[in-house]
Amino acid sequence: MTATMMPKSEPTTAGLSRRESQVMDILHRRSGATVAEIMADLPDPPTYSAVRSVLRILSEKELITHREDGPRYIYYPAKPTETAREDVLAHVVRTYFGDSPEQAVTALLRMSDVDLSDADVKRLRSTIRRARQSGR
Amino acid sequence: MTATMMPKSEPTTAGLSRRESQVMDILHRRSGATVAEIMADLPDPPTYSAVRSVLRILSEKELITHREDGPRYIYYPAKPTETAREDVLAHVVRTYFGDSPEQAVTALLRMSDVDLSDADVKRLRSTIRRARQSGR
DNA sequence: GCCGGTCTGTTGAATTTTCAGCAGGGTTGA
DNA sequence: TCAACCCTGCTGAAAATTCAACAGACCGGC
Repeated sequence: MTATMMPKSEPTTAGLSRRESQVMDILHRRSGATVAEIMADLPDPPTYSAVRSVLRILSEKELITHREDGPRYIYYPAKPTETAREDVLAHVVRTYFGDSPEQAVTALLRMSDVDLSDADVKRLRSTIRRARQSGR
Repeated sequence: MTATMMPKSEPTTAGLSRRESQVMDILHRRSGATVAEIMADLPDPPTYSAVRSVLRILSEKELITHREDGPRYIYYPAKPTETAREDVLAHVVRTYFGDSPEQAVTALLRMSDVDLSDADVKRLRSTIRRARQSGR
């Protein structure tokens, strides 16, 4: 288990303002959302208009898109959540775990009260194998 | 390996401005830094004074402290990196992995080209066991 | 001693972010 | 039909962030 993080171009999610980040997080978490849903999920919810302003800015930065759903829009992250995952994990590992994925994995397992049974390991292995074969 | 994330109070790292986040990241990554070092690591580095302004604000929010090192200050995160790690992992897992630590672990292992050998699993287990015993 | 350099503390301005109000279009149901 | 409602598009102001300049303290070398 020797591993160093792949060099990564800066994640597109970096350099966002506070509200912008919050909105992007919501869109990822919900896999798309309407303005009303976003507003409901925001801490210290501002007005409807305020949310729409943030969405307009994110659109201009091409970080989100939208599809019409009857009378309203549903907003989505412009790039797949899969990509965002890699970016954010790379950033977290680099910033908080000294570029050591092992440390991150350990912390993750520990935090989440996971016991690594043999069956679990087996499943993890096959999951990873499958992902690798189909993914790249 | 059944696991759900512990409920967490909102991470203190949330709700920060762009620059504030960048500075906090640098402090965690470097385990403390001088103004000059922070400035050097910032994208689109502003002036010395600008960095100091951000530091002052972070101090007022009690997110950082500093120690004198001869003529200059070295700034540190106010709370241990360990705490920040848990906060940020919880947030990432919740936002990008549908609250499933397993998925996060899988993605992490996959990204970092790790093969799970038996020896690795053994080491992971004992690391986690040790951490649990001493840590809580 | 004294000058140059470096650092912190503070202040105020420029820019960005955040927000709310209003106009216009479209849909729904009475 | 038409009135109430909900949504988007747009505009401009309030608030926060970001930044730079200046003043004073300290240290080292000449």
